[in-house]
Amino acid sequence: MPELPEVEVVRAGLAPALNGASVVAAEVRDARALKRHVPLSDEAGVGGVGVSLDAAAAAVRAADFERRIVGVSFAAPARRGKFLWVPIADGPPVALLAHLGMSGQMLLRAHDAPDDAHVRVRLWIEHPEHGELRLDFSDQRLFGSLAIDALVATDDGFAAGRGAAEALIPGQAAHIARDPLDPAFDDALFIARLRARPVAVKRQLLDQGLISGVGNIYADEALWRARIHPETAGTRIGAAKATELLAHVREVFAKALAEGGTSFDAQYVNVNGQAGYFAHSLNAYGRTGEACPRCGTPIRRMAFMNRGSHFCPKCQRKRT
DNA sequence: AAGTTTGTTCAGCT
DNA sequence: CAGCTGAACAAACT
Repeated sequence: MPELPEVEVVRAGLAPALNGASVVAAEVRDARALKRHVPLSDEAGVGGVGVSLDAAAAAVRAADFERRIVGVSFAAPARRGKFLWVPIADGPPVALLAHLGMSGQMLLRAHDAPDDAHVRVRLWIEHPEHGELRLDFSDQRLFGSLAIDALVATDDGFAAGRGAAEALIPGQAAHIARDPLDPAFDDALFIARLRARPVAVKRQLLDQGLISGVGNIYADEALWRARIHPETAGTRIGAAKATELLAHVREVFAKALAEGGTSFDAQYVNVNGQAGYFAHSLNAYGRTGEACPRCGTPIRRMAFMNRGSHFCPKCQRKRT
């Protein structure tokens, strides 16, 4: 379940190997991993983003992807929220776009390394300094995907995200808000929008159009730290409390990043296949029935937005 | 073997 | 029409 810290670990890990590398060969093993890829041949709209594919359409999509990726050179990988992309250095402004979904992994392997499980797309790359490598996109559940996507100008004119050299972002990620680790994130705007709506604060934290990069785990953790009940309406949160919440989101992100991200089982790993350690530092998420580290009250789990919400019923009272 | 997991999108409602 | 919300959907593992 990669959220911002996990995707950032992946971006940083890919950067030295991909920046300046060229793609020697490509193999799409499962076209379902190209859900977001729109072949040039049907940009007219026959098979848009996310439509399910029959065998013929899948073959067209795979062939189009392979044809367009082989021979390109990569620039530095960039990230906004949970979206990751690698600009293609030559030709018209396009990028290799990746969303890891729930179980996506980007693995850098030696050419002759054994297969990892669930490899859906493989690129053979060559870097002037680091030599030959494989970039394997592995995804057990196929909620993630790769695509070649056109870059468009950012609406505020600032660099598109972490690692981005230019104010260009993949079209499919253009509607995503900046994330709170982005220097161009507008704190005052976020706080004003959060407080303007009667919508539950947790739903707003998960709204990638308002603030990006926050998923279920870090939403629960930030709310626990800020002592806010997940169902509290945005309109009931004072300006000071909202400022505090944003600071907690940043803090929990920074801490998770420093520990290499959150891993459960083998679902999230860095580019070398290694797990992160932040799962040991979680205070609320997944700790149903265990004592709240602050007051000892058992952590409660409630169904919310079709998923689990974990919170301390004593520390995190509804309203304020 | 039915339930669980999550990010994203959208139908359908007020 | 705009804004909101519940739910559908994508798979695979227990």
